Amino acid sequence: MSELRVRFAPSPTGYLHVGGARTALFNWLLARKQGGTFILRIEDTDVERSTKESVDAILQGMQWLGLEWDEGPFYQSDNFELYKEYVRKLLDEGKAYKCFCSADELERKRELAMKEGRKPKYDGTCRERADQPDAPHVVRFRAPQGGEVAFDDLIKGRIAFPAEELDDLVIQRTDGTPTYNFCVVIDDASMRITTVIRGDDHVNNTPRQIQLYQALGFPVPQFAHVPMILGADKARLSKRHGATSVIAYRDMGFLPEALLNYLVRLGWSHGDDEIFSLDEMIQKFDVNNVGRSASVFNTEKLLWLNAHYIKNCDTERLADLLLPHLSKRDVTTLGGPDLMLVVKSLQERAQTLEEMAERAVFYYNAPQGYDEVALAKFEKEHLLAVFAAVVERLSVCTATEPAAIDAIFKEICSENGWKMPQVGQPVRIALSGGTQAPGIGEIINVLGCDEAIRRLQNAVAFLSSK
RNA sequence: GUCCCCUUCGUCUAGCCUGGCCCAGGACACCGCCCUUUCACGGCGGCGACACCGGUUCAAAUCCGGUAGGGGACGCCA
Repeated sequence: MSELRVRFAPSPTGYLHVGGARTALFNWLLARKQGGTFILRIEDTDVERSTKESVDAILQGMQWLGLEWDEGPFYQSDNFELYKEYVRKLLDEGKAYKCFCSADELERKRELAMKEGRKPKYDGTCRERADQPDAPHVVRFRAPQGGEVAFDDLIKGRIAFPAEELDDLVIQRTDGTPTYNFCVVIDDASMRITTVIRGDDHVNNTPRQIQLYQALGFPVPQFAHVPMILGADKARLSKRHGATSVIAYRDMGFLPEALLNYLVRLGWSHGDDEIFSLDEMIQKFDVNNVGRSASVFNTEKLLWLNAHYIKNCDTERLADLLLPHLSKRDVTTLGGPDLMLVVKSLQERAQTLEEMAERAVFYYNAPQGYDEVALAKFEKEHLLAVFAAVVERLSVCTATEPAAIDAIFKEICSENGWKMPQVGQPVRIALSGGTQAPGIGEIINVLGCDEAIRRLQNAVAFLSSK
């Protein structure tokens, strides 16, 4: 058992998006690899924006992906007393002070500074203030001045900030609630987090947090800042780029292992390897191989991976996963063809479960109409002759596998002097309604000869009525 | 504006630390051919990148300096 303790700390203000999922995955991978502990902590200090629904959505996303946490979920809202204690401590030690500046006033100063091209940091008005009126106030951290604050990021290398850049941040709001940067430090310290892996939008917060660790007398953990995920236009991934929620990918028919595999390769690599089982990921993952630059989310590659995992998925599990996508289309498998056979015939042809469900509909619902354009390529007499010949042979057919049925079609062809495409395509249309379907032998094998005959007769009736 | 970070094919990336094996390798996508009863799968091949400029060196994608572009942070949000 190693001492490694990592955490994933989302704020419950929305769903678990792919960026968060990747951060969680990297944390989880490292914990599993080193036999460490993976902790889930919900950062809900912003009571206004945090919702129970978001918490549930995040947990659901984590569970779907199989990213099990060892401790938690912990909620920062349960720790308010603890944070207050530390605020008092810093106040007593003179490491923090009360600030009576109003929010409006600060806002004005910020804008002015921006306009004049200065860094809009707090000007320290209340820093050395002698009087302590009994008035509304926030508490600010007295940031040490001079020198620089640096750290060795596991991904980005050494990063240093001049202390002058760091102003006195608010650690407690007027309403008495603590702020993010303060809570993270206390929680990470009290949970004995050894390695903080998080999005790289936190790089700028890190030096402030380090000062806080030092002021509080806590050991500073290691940091690993993961680059962001961008949309196709290289802008930060957001809703307008399409789906960003992990659960949306589930609903679109992606397998969790495919998303995981895609996510792990986004920003990380292991030589030329592309396909990783969970075990291989755990074994091969290393933060040192995480890239330093942002990466673009590419659905095409995700689809390719998904197709790969569908092809190699256990048929029974796939059938289970497919069920909800079928019922979404009002398809009942009861009394219809064996779902296992259906899935097998489609496994190599679908990139998502949605697509597979779409392609499976015809097995359960006989075609209501036919692809007339495709049908028009054949003479009516030819079609009737073909259907008649096939019906005749199928009615005495005892074949129980696709290859045997295909053999029968070869015989029909040679007996009548037809080429395979002249027979296969019409039959395919009669059975499925369209031209894009599994092989004839496969379809009939799944459907059963009786149902196939029924559909061929329907097609004959349809042609005759024209 | 200030600070921090980033920059190899359209995209994900290998190589960079420890210069030469790299006129830069793999994957997705795209194009072509083969297989084929449609659609797919699969096989083979093609297209395609070291941001730019300068320096160091016998030799630079790799080291150094600068420029440009992109992103992030600058909140009583997280």
